[in-house]
Amino acid sequence: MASSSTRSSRRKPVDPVDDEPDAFSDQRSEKKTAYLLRQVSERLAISLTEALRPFNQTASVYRVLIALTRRDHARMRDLIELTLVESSTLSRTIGRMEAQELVTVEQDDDDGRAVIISITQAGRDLLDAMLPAVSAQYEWSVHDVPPADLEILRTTLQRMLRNLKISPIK
Amino acid sequence: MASSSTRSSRRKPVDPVDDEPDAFSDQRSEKKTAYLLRQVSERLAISLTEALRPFNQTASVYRVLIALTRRDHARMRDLIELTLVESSTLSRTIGRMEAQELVTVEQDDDDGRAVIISITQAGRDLLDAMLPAVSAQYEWSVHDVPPADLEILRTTLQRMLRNLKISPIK
DNA sequence: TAAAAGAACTTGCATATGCAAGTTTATCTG
DNA sequence: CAGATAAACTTGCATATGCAAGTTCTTTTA
Repeated sequence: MASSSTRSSRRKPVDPVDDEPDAFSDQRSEKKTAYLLRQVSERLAISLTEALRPFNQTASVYRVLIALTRRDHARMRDLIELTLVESSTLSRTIGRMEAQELVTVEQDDDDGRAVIISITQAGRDLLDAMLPAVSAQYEWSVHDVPPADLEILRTTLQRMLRNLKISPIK
Repeated sequence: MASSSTRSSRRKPVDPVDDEPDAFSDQRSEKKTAYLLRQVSERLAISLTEALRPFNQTASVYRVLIALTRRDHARMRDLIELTLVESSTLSRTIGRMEAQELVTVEQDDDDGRAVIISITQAGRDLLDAMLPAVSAQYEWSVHDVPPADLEILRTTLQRMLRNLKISPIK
């Protein structure tokens, strides 16, 4: 513990790459966009988890609820695509949700293997209670973004999503 | 070999909201952007995991390596901010990485509590090996996005990130 | 139409992850 | 300068998560 001229200041900031607008240009900028995308969505994911804590629910539950309000009921297979939650995880998530009566689960008459999941009123109520807390952070993050830019953000993300869906890679 | 490749798609599509360009307008469009953002980054995260599988590494390891090449060595505190990996997780991740000699860990002379993590040549080599596989998916996702839009995407994400960092919400 | 291939889950098992609480060292306050 | 606070991790513990390997039912195909 040799204290040789220990003169550190208070929590010197990390000097994150994001605060160096000109440090990266051209070639590296793609990487930076990917990095930014991850940072932004990760931060949003973290606050999603925090917003959900008072409700004692995971993000997976939230995603299922959201997906179900958009189509009332769905097969697990559909929910996998809509929520991007892995099948085994989803299976167990649905199990928990059923136990909490947030959803009901029934056999699909058209396909003996499949299962149909429907949202209950309790599920809807829970989601309604969650929504304000959940959207707050996102709304703040874009509060000063020009509408035109936001529109481009939206269409670009849409295009990216479409590309990812038809990706030849893996 | 029951490789249950869940994400194959030769089945009736789920009619995802994303394919209904006009179904959501105005008021709901913010929600949709948040949803898109999550979908895109989630898909990227999934393929990151897949790209990392051959290397037997987690996304956390990748993030740490990336962060370290941008500044050679850093305290854990810095890595938390840079990677957004939770401190206890990071602590253990670093432990594993040290065991694999991807990083070295030493006490900070200026602060007895702190720890300084440095990337090793092995760490650098590993990252170099990973990078092509990792960036492929992102690059594909934006391959047909106009440069101007990409630039707006970048600046918008940057602004969002900045906002999130100074968020008054929690 | 019987056998093979595949789809839609479910379960076993190992593990990364996260929160809470603990430890040690710095910094702040009176 | 001493006591109180806070910072920077680390560890205990519980759990959601993910891959692999089932199970059951459906669709191909030979």
